[in-house]
Amino acid sequence: MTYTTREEEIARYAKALSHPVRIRILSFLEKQSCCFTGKLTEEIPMAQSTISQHLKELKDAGLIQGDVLPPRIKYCINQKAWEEAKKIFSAFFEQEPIVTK
Amino acid sequence: MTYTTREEEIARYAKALSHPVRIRILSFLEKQSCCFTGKLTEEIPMAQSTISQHLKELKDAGLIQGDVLPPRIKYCINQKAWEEAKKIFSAFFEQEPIVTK
DNA sequence: AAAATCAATCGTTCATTTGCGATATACAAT
DNA sequence: ATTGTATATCGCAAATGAACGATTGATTTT
Repeated sequence: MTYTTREEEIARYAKALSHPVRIRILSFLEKQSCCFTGKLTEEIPMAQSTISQHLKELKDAGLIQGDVLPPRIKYCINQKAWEEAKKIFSAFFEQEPIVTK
Repeated sequence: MTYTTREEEIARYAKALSHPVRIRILSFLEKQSCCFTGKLTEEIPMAQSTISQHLKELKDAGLIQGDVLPPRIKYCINQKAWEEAKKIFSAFFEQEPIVTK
C-alpha cells in the first residue's frame, strides 16, 4: 500500500499541472468535455508521440481517463479526481497567513 | 519583455508547487506567517543547502520573499503572488466540463 | 487476407531537477 | 583582527523529464 502524505499529494497533482502542454490539454477537455487524441494533435503543434506521453502523465495522475472506442480513444476529465484536486488546492491556498508586524 | 501565455503562467506556479518539500515550506509559512531559514532546517530533515535551494525556487516563482535581518533571513509568503496563484488555480478548476452522454 | 487508421510504446538524445558537501559571503560578537 | 553564526552559492553525480522518429498493436475497411 502506498502511503502518501498531504504534501506529496498536492505536489503530485501540481507536477501533473506543471507543463504548459498539459494545461492546454486539460483546458481543452474542460471546454469540450471530451475529445479524441487526434483532435489534440491537430490543436497542439507537437509530435503525436509527445502528446500521447503527456496524456499518459495526466492519466497516471488520475486527472483524465480514456475510453477506448475503436479505433480511437476518447479522453475526458476524471470528474472525481478533478474535484479532489480542486478541493485540495483551494484548501491549500485558503488558509490565510496571520499577518504580524 | 517576457511574453507569457496563461498556460505557461499556471504551469509555472504548478511547477513551484510540484515538490513535497516546497509544499511543506509554504504550509509552514502559511501557519507561522513568517520564519527564518533555520527554523525550516530544523523542521525539515534535509541538508541546509537543499532547503536553501527550494527557498530560492519559491522566491524565483515569486511565492515567497525574504527580508534580510542580519545575520538571518526572514521568509514570508508574498501576499500578492499568493492571491494571484490562488485566483489562477481556482479559475482553472472552476469551469466545470459540460457533461455529454 | 491486405491495407489503412489511430494511438500507445520504445529507444534515444538532450535538458532540467534533486540532493549533497564544500565553500563563500555577510554580518555580529569578542 | 579573529571567531562564530546564518545562509547562499558552487560543483558535482544521479535521477527524472521532454521531445522526437520509428515501431508496434488493435481494429476497420477493402
